[in-house]
Amino acid sequence: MQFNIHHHDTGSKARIGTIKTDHGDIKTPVFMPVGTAGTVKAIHNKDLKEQVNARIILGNTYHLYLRPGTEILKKVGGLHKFNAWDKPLLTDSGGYQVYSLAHRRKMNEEGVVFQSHIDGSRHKFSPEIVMDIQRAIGGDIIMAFDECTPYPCEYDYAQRSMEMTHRWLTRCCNHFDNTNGLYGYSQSLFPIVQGSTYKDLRIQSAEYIASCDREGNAIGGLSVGEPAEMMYEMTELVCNILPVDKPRYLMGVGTPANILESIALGVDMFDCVMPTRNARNGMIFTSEGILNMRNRKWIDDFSPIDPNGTTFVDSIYSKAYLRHLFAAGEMLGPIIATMHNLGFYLWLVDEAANHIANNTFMDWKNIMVKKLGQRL
RNA sequence: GGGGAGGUUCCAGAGUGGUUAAAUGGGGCAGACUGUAAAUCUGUUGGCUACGCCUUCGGAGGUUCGAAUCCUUCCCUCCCCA
Repeated sequence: MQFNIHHHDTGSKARIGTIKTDHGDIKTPVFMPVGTAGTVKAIHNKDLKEQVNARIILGNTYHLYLRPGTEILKKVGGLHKFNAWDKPLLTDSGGYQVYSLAHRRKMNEEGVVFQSHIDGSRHKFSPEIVMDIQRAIGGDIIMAFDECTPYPCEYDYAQRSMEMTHRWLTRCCNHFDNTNGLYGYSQSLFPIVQGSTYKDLRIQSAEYIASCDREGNAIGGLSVGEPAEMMYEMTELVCNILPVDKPRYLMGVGTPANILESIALGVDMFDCVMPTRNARNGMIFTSEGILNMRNRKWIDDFSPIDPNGTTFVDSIYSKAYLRHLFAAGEMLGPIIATMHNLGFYLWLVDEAANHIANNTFMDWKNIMVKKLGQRL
């Protein structure tokens, strides 16, 4: 993997670049659609590529390990083969599930013992095991096994958790460096900064992660319920420490406004379930604001879903029709909304790239941030 | 013609003297959703000059301190047998 920064915005920390992987190039800043169980829900790969302009999608270690399981993934030759996605793939380590499924886990220095949310069976995740699973899945970028702390989080816990995440990272790196990819292309391991909402911990963690000198770095443990200002403060602090010449990945973020603000702080990569999950729940993001397509007010609005939208669904279907689909519980509703939202998210980061290249990013961003959160 | 069941708030459907503006589900309306246990979850759903009042359980009348619940009568549905 290689990262080339093409341009640095003169008015902010925003930059544009290209991550080169064995499955193709990733223009940054980039939004990565989340495909937890080996599928970005409600959309085909063809549409992800041709309509949405997605260049990399996620998969999830915990979910893919439980189903279909590593044996099947090895047998088929990795997730790229299994789900027919031939572009770059990133897998999350299951660290988020340590947080989101906290009530069915037992954690210690060695790792985590989980109870499957599917059948209650017990499974163990350790840094070494998680590296092996991610080798089997075959993501181009794989994530260190960490603990994503909740918010709010006591200082002592945040500190102990961060220190353990650091020790786990050392084990991840050792195991990763002592093993090889299974399918003939290279994989990159990204470490994850933790430290909750405490400045000194974030600084300490960012310095440690930077010292590991991997090919890219991630910021985790944010967007878990803390105020947005706090998230920006932590992101800024950490971005100022993480190396400039390596991609920075802010995990789990976020709203369109969150993404633009974070690009301004020097973040290059984002992923979030928001555009896909909210799409399935009837929410549409546009450059003018947010629409709840279930609302009665759209019942006879026959104008296009989004006149500024870049995917074909934006122009051929009306708001009234999309509202009807959601009202009727028709599956085409979530399908249309998913394509629209992902198309919008990718448009947003690509438009950001254009403005960074033209040194007009900050003015544009400030105007956009005001509009993006509005309810239409 | 004979026998039986029933009419409840938008719908389905509980409730059979007071704690019932009326369970529950659906529908409607609105909200939430940030490295996905999510095509999920939550709230709300008679009216009003509202922390109190008015109108509602097929219609009318009656019993009672009090009726969706009991009585009389009328109207209307559905099922079975001829």
